[in-house]
Amino acid sequence: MPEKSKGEVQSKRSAILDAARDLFTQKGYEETTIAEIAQAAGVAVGTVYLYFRNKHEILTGASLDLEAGLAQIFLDPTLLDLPFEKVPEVLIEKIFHAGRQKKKHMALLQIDVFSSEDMLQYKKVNAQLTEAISTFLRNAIARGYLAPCDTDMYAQLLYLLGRSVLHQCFAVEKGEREDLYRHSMADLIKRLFSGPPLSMS
Amino acid sequence: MPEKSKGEVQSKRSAILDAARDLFTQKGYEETTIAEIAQAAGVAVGTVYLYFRNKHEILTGASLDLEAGLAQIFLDPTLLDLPFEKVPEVLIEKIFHAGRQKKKHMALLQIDVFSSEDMLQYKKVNAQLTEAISTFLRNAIARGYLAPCDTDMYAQLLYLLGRSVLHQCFAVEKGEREDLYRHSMADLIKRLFSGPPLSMS
Amino acid sequence: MPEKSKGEVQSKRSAILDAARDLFTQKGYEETTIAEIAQAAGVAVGTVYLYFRNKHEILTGASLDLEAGLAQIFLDPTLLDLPFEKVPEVLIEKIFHAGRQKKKHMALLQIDVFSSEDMLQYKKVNAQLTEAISTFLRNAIARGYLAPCDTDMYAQLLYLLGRSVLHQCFAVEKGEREDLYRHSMADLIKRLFSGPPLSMS
Amino acid sequence: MPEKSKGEVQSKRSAILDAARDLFTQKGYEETTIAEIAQAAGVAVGTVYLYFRNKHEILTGASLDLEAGLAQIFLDPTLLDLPFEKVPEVLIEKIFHAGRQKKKHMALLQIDVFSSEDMLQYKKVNAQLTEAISTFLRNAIARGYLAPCDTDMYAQLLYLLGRSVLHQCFAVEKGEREDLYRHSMADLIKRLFSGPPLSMS
DNA sequence: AATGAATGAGGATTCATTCAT
DNA sequence: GATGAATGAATCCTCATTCAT
Repeated sequence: MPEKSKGEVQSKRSAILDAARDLFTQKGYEETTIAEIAQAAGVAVGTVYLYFRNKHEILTGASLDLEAGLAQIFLDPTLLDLPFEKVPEVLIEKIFHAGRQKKKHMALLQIDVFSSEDMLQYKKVNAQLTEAISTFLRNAIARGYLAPCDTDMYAQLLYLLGRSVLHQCFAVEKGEREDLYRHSMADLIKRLFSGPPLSMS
Repeated sequence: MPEKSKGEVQSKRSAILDAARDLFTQKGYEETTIAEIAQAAGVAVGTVYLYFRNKHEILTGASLDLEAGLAQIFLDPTLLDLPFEKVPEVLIEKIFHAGRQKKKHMALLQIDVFSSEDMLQYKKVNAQLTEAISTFLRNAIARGYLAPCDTDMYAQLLYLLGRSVLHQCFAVEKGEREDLYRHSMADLIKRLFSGPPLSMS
Repeated sequence: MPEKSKGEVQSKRSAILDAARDLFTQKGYEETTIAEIAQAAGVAVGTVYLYFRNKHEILTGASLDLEAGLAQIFLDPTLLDLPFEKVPEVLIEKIFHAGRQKKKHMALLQIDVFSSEDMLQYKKVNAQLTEAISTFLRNAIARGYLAPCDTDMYAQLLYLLGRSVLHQCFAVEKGEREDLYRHSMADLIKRLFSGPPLSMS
Repeated sequence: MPEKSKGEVQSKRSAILDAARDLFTQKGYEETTIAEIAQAAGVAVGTVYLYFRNKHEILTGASLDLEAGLAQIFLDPTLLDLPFEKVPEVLIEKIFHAGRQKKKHMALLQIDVFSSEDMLQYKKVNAQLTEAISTFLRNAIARGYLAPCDTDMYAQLLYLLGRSVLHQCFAVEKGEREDLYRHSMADLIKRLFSGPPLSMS
């Protein structure tokens, strides 16, 4: 097997995560067995344990992977080239697009994070995302597009809202009312941006 | 025993739900056994199965129960006596108050709902809540406090945001930043209410 | 309820046995629950225990009841009016007729009898039947229709064969080859009757 | 471990069946637990489920295994060397000998077969046995030892009779009257063989 | 006699994890 | 690294039986 490059080895971890993502979102975490994941990924059961210490680590991996993917959207450098007032709409567009693509995986946005180890990873991804949003908000305030506010908290709220909406729109409602959700989100953001200055807490 | 009223029969179901709520939020769903729930509820294992078909049904029951409790806040008739512009703040106050009281149960706001039977019940509670919010929004529009919008979708977004924030604030962050969350929420709502009229989708 | 006569009370025991017979033969003994039997019989669970000490007693009751029913065939006095050589054929005819009627119950002919208490009852029914057959055989020998033999053992063999055939014919094969079985049985009996005298063991 | 041949893998399944046979016949099916079977077989509980899908499949396996063992008797090539008229006696002798050896297992001859999958296997064993008997009967007819008859049905009847008798003789009566049963069986067979020609159905 | 809610011991089954190959 | 047979602890759930009404 001369073609067995590093990339292929790497792909085993990915294959497991991909398989797990599908199964977790189809049948739920508890109802999915390692054996199923291994089979779907085309590896042996034991191999799974070469890449993950236990079952829950696979869930965390799959979930954070997904969220990190969404985080990338905010870090896309081409956003900077846009006229500032277009950005929210474009972001919303991109986020929903991603959700639509991975519709069936959106259920992973709603998982419990228990172990403190997971929590750390979760906070890292969360921080990355809220920081990106916060930066954008600060920028907006600086340019006068947005009345001053606690940008960190606003970023957090927007992040929670976005995640929740993606989950509801795609995981629960299967994308049937996507347009409504997208437009309402855009509308809501615009209102925020045009709201009056308020005293900060 | 003439005192054996309907309420007593009900109390067994409730006792189980109460016990389950505590255990699920303390130790997590998977780590909680039926035997523990039964013992904590003061009933026999078999009795649990007189009221719930399986373990997951207990989880759903506990979660919906909790959400239905929050829904009551919106149906409080004394809200009608308030000056209209005070209502959002009062609502937020009340909701966070409830969250604070039941801090340890807020983790139940974020559960997977898989079976279609659960889904039905879930939609019922959801509909009740969003309808209450939607009514309030329509009212606000009629009185000129809010620019016209798709009140049903806005209600849904606000509901999702509220649930998500309660979960994050109390279940994930243990209430440490409650004030920040509450103020930001109030701030955000105010901005929405003062936002400019926008064309609807 | 003035109509509640002794017969009706008696019918409760019968109703339970009837329901049990149906369920045992449909789903098997283990797979049938007391609750199902009670419901099918139209009585409460507790009532079952007024008539039977435990589940196994119901099985024994249902099974022996059935076998006792078959035993009645041999004790029918009208058999005595028949020309002797017709008797085997008529008996076989009657037995298969009974099997056909209660086709679905024939599975009960193949049950394990474990407790010594059951065993006693079982032996009683068995003795009753084999005695009837044995008497007939002795009669046949006396009249010269049958070569002398150990009538008790022959009776036992014929009883086992008959029970086994009924079970196979109706419970396993659903009566599809009933004619074949009936004819072969008759044929076989005839050969026995015309066989040569043999020395006894 | 180069000795780890296919036979060893096979032996695990066999060990389970052997253990199960003993336990089922000693304590009864219901009273035997998987844990007991596993321990007696020297394997872990989970291992049992690598070879059998559920408890009942073990019962079926044990039963069919036993019956297949008895079937071997009929396929013994040395039978062909005997003078034809000796064969029945020898067969009966061998069958009872086998029953005596495995006295305690004879209870397994009388089990319920419910699942259609079991039924298939059962029919296979059944067919094998009746075919062997049928062949012998055809042979007997060809040589003039037996009046023509429906050999397939006769084979079936003899098979049922034999199984039933073994069960009664060894499982129910603990072999106390073995001699009587054996002689009666031999006697009965002889009579069949000397019976007059009869018209077939 | 009749009920059926409550019991709780008991067991089948599952499945994450390991480890010899 | 890769495998997958073997493990056995752990738990959901069942259901025969009881008993207060």
